[in-house]
Amino acid sequence: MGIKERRLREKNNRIRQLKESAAVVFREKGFAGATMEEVARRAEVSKAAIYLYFRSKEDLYYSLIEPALNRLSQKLIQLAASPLPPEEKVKAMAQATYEFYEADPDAYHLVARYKAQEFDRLLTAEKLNHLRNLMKSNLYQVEKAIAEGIEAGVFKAVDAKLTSIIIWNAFMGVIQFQENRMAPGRRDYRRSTLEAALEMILAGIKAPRG
Amino acid sequence: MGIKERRLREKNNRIRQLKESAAVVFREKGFAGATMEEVARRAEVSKAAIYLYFRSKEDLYYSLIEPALNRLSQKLIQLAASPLPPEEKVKAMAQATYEFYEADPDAYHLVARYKAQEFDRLLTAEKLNHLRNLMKSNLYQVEKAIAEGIEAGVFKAVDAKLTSIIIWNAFMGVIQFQENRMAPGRRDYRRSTLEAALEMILAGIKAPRG
Amino acid sequence: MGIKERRLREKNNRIRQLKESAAVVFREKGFAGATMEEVARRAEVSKAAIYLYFRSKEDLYYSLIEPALNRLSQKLIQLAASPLPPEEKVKAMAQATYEFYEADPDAYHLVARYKAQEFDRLLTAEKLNHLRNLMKSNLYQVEKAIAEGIEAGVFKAVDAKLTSIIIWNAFMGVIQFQENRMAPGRRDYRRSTLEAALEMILAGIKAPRG
Amino acid sequence: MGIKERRLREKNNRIRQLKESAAVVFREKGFAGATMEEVARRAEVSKAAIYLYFRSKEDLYYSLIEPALNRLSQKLIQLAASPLPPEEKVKAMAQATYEFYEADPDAYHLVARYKAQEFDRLLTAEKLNHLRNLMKSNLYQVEKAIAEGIEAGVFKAVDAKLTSIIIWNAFMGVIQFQENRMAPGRRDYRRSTLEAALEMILAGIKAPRG
DNA sequence: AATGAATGAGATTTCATTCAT
DNA sequence: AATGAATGAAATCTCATTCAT
Repeated sequence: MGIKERRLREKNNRIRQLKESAAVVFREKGFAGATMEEVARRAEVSKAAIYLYFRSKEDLYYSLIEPALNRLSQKLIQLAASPLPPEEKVKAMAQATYEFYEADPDAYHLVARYKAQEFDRLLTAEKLNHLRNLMKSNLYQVEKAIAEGIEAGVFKAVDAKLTSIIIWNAFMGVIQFQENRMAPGRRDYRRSTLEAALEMILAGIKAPRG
Repeated sequence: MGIKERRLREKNNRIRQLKESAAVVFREKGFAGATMEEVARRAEVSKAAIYLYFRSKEDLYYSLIEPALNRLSQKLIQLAASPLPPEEKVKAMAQATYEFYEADPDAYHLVARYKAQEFDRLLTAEKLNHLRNLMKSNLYQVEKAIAEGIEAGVFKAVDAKLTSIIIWNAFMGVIQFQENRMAPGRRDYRRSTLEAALEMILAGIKAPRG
Repeated sequence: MGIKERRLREKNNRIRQLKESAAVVFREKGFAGATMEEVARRAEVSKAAIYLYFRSKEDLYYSLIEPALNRLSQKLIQLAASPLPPEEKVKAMAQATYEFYEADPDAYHLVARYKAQEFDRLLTAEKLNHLRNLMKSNLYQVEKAIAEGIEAGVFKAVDAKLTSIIIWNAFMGVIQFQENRMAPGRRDYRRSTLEAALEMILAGIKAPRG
Repeated sequence: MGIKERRLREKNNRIRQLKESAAVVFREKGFAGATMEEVARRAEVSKAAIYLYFRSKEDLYYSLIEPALNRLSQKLIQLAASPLPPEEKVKAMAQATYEFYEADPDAYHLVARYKAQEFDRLLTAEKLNHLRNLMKSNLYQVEKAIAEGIEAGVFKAVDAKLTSIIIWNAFMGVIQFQENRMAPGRRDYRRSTLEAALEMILAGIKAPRG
């Protein structure tokens, strides 16, 4: 039985290897700019080998972005349903998103840069819709938490949807900025910077204490 | 003489037409995903005609993004040097950026989505550097305004650079979001939404009134 | 105006050139065995040039087979509608088919060897159906002529459809056989052999003279 | 010893299974259009397993067509040598061909559609020649029977070779036609249709009774 | 100045075949 | 013996760029 198991393990390793390589290349070059050649080279396999596991370039891309979006989505839905007070909830969501980023920066960037338009003709309508819905859900969980806070009187009567968008985008921006700044050996301020950013935004919407 | 002038006018029209088409295509498909074929079709000229005015695809792209970035950059530098009080200055910068967007949404998006990495091997180091510097400058003008505000005691002692990034990204996010929402005939809330967003962020960093 | 006309002429020449090359290659190697590379080499153009005029390998194939089938089809329909006596009509049809073959042997072979099955997944259902109908029509015209002969009492009460199939296949077989036989400098017996073949079959179905 | 025998039996089963699958695929897609992948899938073995028994795709093809052609060839030679009267002999040959078809329709179609040209560069000259000779032999046996009939005065002085070709092709056509017509549950008229076809052709060459 | 036409280089994808286990 | 996995070579197709007119 050991043989079968080892085979399976190796296969999964290979697939993971391919996905990791692909995530890097897609991230660096974008979908159209990425080449299967480069993915293969980076994964140290032949081009043909990619097609053992993925039906096409689009499929490969989708296989990266879908689970990533899904994972984050699940986590945010779970947090949205938790009994945390609104401000804590928003912070926890930011925390979860940061952890998602930390665990797999390439997946994070794929999600963050995902551009529906580019795939209109490549992915099936169903798959495209699925991705769109996942993305919407993510924003919506944050929106709900903010709406709760407004209802509870801890946030000012801001536009919850707008605020969720601002938070999401601030997040992306900060990470991108800090990454550009980073150099080997330099201290990593990403987490603390993000916390500061969130703090700042929340400060802007917190209701004045009665 | 009239003939020469007409010729020149027509030539300039042609170039403008090409740039506009290119801006749309680059925006919709990204650099790698855009094709000269589509640019030409949209401009209603032959592919070969593009090469009368631009040396290459990269050149075409650069000729779009550089002046756009430059224009915005000039405007922000000018505002930064103005004697406006800090909060007004930041608002004026946001206003200017919005007007830049309104005047040429495609140019704005090119600037907003510009990804240096993708051009590492395509643009000359010099050109690449130039773009980077323009982008940095933009952020830096906002940063300076915020720093002034902190110095003047009207803003809390936040990280000025971080705040400028958050503002820039919130801006991008709001525009993108509102564009997705927009449908023909529907009222356009972009300007007011942006003002609300900025208000919210500024609220978060304003020093409590003594 | 001469320039435009020359251009058009050259373009049509090029397309004809390509079609002729393609017809030969498809005939020699079959659809799957044919390569665009070989078609291009034979037409003395680049592979890419083929795609200026044809969207795909399937399209190229279709563009050969459809007009060929159509031409023959029209001719047979026209003959079927003519007031010739049945036996003469069948002979005229054979004559027309032979002339079609003589005018463009490659087209003839494409039509003769056309195998619907191979294209099930490549051509659109519509195109496939169109080809099928043309093929059916061809057989049907012969069938009608035979049915007329039976009605008129000059042919025995044979199965008209079956007879048309036999004639069609005998025709194909004789041509293929004679082609294999042919060598440079040797006399060409194709036409007379075909006439003999048809005579033989007609002899088998002619009603005994009362 | 039983084990060895079982092994051998299983091996032979496997080979037969492979050949049957290959025959179907080659028939449906032609040589170039067939893929080893599909052959393997249909035989429910791995692609690699095919290479345990056949050296190459060509070898697999040859191993199908050669024995099939040989079998039919033997049978026709045997009938040609039999003391049957000419007309009966021709009928018996048709009967034998039909039985060959019935026993293994895929093999029949391989033989019927076999196109030497496609294999010019794939098979060795020797193998190619062998196939050609078998095919020629088949036609020749029919030709001889017809020639006997002419000599004996029961057939008109037709071209014996031509007649054999017509018969062979009529045969192929009728089978193809009837197969297209057939639907599950529908009566199968192939045998009777073939008999009618042969009758018709023989009627055309029978000498008028003195 | 402008374009229709062409193409070289390279992209994605397929497939017969081999190899380690 | 059998197979899952891998790959080199080649196939189809694309596209930025050039050229003759």
